[in-house]
Amino acid sequence: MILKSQVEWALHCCAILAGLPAGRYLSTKTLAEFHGLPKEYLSKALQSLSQAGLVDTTLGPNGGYRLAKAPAQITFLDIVEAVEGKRRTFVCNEIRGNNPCKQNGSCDGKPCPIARVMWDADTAWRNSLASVSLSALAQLLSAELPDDLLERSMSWLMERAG
Amino acid sequence: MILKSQVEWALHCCAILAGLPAGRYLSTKTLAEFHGLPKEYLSKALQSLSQAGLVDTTLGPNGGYRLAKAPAQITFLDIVEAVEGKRRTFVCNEIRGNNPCKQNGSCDGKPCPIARVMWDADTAWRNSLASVSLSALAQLLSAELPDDLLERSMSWLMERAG
DNA sequence: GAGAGACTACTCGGATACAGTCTGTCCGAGTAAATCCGG
DNA sequence: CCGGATTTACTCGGACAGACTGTATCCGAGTAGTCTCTC
Repeated sequence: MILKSQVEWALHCCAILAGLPAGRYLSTKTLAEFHGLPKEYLSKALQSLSQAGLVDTTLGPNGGYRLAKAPAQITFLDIVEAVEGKRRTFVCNEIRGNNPCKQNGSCDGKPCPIARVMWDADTAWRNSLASVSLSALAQLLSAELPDDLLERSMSWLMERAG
Repeated sequence: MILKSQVEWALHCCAILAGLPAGRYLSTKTLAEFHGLPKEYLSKALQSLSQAGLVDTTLGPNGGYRLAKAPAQITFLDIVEAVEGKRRTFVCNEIRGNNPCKQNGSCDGKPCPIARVMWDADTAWRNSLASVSLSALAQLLSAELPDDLLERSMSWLMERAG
């Protein structure tokens, strides 16, 4: 039960896009080069973000991606669910229904108590992810990274931004 | 990112074992039959529980499994980690290190802020799982299931318990 | 009747097979900006 | 100098292949009770 690496990539790309001036775009090629990732496969993760409505895209030269909402309006949960799907991490197959002593349809209707406990934990995980927005992440990053690295990265990206 | 079905099976089996009188054992065959599961594959899940020290096992006829500790001492997290492993659900590949503007080893030592957020969520999930013990689950079950089903199931199991 | 040996039922671990997902690559279709070319 | 056609650079989507994991089955080795057989 390990999240795909696309989740990590999508989060890093969103962190970059959150610092982009309004109206500018970054291409898959630039994002892939910046992070040292395979361009074609990274494009799948960005497509997922686009399909979830988290990023806008433009075609043609100088095309690419930008955030579709304000960084404060996008949470980690949005990004994780865009890539990983919204399904709960625990699926209940109702194996209690195979109990040979069970008569027709007793305790139907109510979900299995074991599943409820697992789903509560899943909700706790999602709540934790939903509590951190991209703007909160930007604050963490700027507080920790040396200023010159931030500046140099930003100008490196702006040279390539559309 | 979905938990394996072995997790569900292990939880249901532990719930049954928690209601077993002291000193009795249940075999893989009985547990598989009770839940309608493939015996050989269920045995893998039970082996994981045994390896984690959650259940005791006896060989020979009338052999099988029983809990190694009191039900109050075993949590959902113990069972999930026994089957699924203790590794965090998010692995950080330090792709920030590929930043072409990065000079040697700046911001090394500290974990990536994105990974920290993901790990916090992972911790929230685990804390939620750790907050429910097998004895708490037993209370949920006995409060919800009709009494006659519980009794019939128990006597069905006791006929086959070693 | 008692003890030793064979038998049985079970766990444990490894080997194997199959399907599905994850990772990664490749290519064609479509789009929008930039460029070129003729008037 | 201007407007239309071409080129270019990018996204999008599908197809494909390889590696890894999850699911499932089968079989042999080892163990602990039970049964049998002999004295």
